[in-house]
Amino acid sequence: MIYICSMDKKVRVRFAPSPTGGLHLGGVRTVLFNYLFAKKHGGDFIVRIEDTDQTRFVEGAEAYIFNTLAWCGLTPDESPLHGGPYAPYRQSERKPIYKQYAQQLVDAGFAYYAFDTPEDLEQMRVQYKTAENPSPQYNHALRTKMRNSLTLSAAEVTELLADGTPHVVRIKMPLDETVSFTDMIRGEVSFNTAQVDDKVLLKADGMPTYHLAVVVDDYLMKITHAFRGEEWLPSAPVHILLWQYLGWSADMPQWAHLPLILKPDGNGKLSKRDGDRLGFPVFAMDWTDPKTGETTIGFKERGFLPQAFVNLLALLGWNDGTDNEVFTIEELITAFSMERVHKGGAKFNYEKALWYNQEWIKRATSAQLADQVAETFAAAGFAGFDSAANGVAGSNAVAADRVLLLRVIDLIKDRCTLMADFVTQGAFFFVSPSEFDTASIQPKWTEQKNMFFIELFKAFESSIVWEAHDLENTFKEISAAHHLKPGELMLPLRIMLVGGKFGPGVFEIAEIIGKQATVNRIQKVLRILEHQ
RNA sequence: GGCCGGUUCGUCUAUCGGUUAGGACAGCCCCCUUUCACGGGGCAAAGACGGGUUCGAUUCCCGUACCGGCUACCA
Repeated sequence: MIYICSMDKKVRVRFAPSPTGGLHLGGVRTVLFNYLFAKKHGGDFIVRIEDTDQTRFVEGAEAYIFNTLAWCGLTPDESPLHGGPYAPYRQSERKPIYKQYAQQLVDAGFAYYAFDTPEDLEQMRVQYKTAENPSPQYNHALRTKMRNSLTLSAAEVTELLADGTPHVVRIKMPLDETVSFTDMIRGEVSFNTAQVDDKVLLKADGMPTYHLAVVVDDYLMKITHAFRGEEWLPSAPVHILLWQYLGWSADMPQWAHLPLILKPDGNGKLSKRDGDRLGFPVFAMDWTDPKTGETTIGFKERGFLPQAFVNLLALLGWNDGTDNEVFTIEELITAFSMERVHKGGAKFNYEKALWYNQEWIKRATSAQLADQVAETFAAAGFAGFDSAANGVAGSNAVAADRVLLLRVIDLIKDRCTLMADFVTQGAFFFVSPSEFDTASIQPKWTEQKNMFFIELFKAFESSIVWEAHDLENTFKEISAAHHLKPGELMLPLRIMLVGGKFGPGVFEIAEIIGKQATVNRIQKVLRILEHQ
């Protein structure tokens, strides 16, 4: 399939979100596919804010979108934030532009003024509603029954306009034409114009609807490829016609309608509510609704690495035809192709998402993970991690902390799926466990074992070298002397040091936490056992 | 209801007419591991249905069923 129209045309794609709330999985994936396509073809990725609906505008949503893109590493080439030659990139700031084109369409007879009030429309829907037609359309049939410049006399229209009567501009859909286009993912798709209604192009407040704005801005911003969610497919004929009516057919972008991301259970589009209900994030980052103050968890805060997040999104509805599932962003850019995007929607599977994150943690080096792990510890209330996080230069203490942190990360990262797991898996390296799983020791605890551990901590206390394998030898010698099998003693020792039945090798742990902490923890648990 | 789109293991998917229909996640089993993981090995699991076209259909065409999207002065 050929999708570069003219050879010298630079690829330009756009992501055009409405600032109405948090950015969810589907939105970020649309960004990603746009970005991958643009970068693969050496093109530009533009972010345009579609804030034409003032009633749905939410404070902070735009900033949130840019924060999300930054976290994902999907940097726009042009946007209201990054600037660019086609500014402004916020539709609310482009208001006069749309009016001009709406006027052009009316003048050419492709659109008309409609003076119907919301009440009129409501009445129309009730009046013409039947069993066969539960949702009557403002279309070629019904427009003759409404108050618009098609039914009113020219004089009336002029007067209404002169009086400043609230009105909208609607597209005049042709009676019976076939509109077809080639979708990069779906191939040829066609519609009969009789089936689509006379969409509002310009609202009474002078703002364009999506339909007009997307066409005008895509043209003005020289967009070559327009990718969006499948939910837009039904209105594609309106957009195609608008490109024609405005005389821009030759510049119309190639379209691709992306498959939807579906609920894991049941059916339907994945929504924020599904995340709340099933206990996983749907938004990329935490989103706090400014009105309710309610915060919805994001993938970032849940402990996902941005690389993993991008990776799992890319593989939701696309693959390169091989068995490879783990890709860096660079690898995605080279491997990506719109033709390999699926037609059908994909049910989101959180288990698989977790696997991607685990995979990325495993593959990352401790140095790559260090800052984020330190942040995670700091966020969990552990003291002394802020400086490690920032890697403040100079101080030897900080350098030592960092070496320790890297060692700990190496030891535990294979056991971590989410960033928070570093805390549950590694906290005991930095602080004594607050709880000890003595219930797992108790049943088989004997005075003989008690004696063993008393001797063990004394031996540890007086040892000169503090190194894992020496500690293990000491441990084995004493257990032999007490006629105890090391196997029976390993678990108690582990619980004494880490608090539970998990973690890396006990002697490595002992080496890292040091003599004092090791001895203290053994004594502490011995005392607990004594009182039980 | 209408229009449009979709349909391979439970889930994400590979297959460009000829395969014992492959991989991954999840599940189960075994090995490794004096813990928990990682890792290694294995088991189980799929072409919605009915017609065509063809020597041969998961693959191409038609119909049916089912699922989804849209059907706002929201995007």
